[in-house]
Amino acid sequence: MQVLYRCMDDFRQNSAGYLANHMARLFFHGLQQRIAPLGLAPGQFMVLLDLWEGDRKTQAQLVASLDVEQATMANTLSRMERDGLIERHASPRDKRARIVVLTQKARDMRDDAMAAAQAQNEVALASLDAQERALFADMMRRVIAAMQRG
Amino acid sequence: MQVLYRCMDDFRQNSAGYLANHMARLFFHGLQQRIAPLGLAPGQFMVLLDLWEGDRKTQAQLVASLDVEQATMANTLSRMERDGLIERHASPRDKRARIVVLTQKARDMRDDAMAAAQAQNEVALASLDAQERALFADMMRRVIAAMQRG
DNA sequence: AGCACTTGCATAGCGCGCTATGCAAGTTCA
DNA sequence: TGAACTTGCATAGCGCGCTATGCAAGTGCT
Repeated sequence: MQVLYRCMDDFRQNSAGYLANHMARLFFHGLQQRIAPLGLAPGQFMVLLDLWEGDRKTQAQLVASLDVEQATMANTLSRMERDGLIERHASPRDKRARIVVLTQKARDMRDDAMAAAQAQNEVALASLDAQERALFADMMRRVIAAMQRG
Repeated sequence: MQVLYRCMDDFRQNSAGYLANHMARLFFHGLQQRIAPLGLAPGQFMVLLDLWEGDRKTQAQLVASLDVEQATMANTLSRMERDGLIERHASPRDKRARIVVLTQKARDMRDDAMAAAQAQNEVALASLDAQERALFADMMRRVIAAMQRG
């Protein structure tokens, strides 16, 4: 089904891709402002979300669960190591692999960083009630799943 | 209202910011694949959407309507000039300003690029019916508006 | 054992966001 | 008119996505 637009501005106001990009930029920026005082960047926060669940993971395991490319993860981990958030230890089993371990500094950040992220979500979703929020998240998950297939 | 999560994975599956970022990345990547054959990048496409409506605009006018920073626009326009999509002419009225004009090459791309964007949207929204799509776009607009205020 | 294949990671190079900075040109106002 | 301010744009430098490439280490097969 082909939707016809009266003009380009119609497209911008209705294109899911355009809106998604704009929305993600605002989320990114808002989170960045909130966690910058912790010495944290948004991409690092995403990795920490995974590592707070349990560290001592290889880069490959992190790539699998975050759905980013291996090269992206390698660079993000390098910045996190530089910033004292993680250490990369040699694996005893596999000399190619490097085990990612959280520093105490990174562990201590958890509550503050989570609170910052929650605050940003709260601002973004201010005009949606609980039912709408659930529906919104569900729709995003469905859109993500559709693009991962197609 | 503070939502409590059982674990980090709950957060990832429910955080609007996390989902928005993931969704936008998939949109970006999908569009990139589709318009790459035209010699076009996603950021350039966004600018073209505006210029197809009417060119002979200054950089400042483009910045205002696309909601990106001036420096971002300057760099994107430089790449577009390099790629033969636009020319930057001196303004007769204001010697600081540069008027952005589309090349014929950029004008000719319009239909193909729009079709590519539509196709990407269609894949993404495949599992949503017309009513859900309208609701989804409406929710994104509300979330964007909320973050622009807060 | 030795060859091919796969896997884990690093690096180069680019797009496209951002902040910070600087300069030239325009504007305002005493 | 001249000084102070504002505006339009460029540039440097960084985060974080991507593709492409390469290498060392592991695996499998004959």
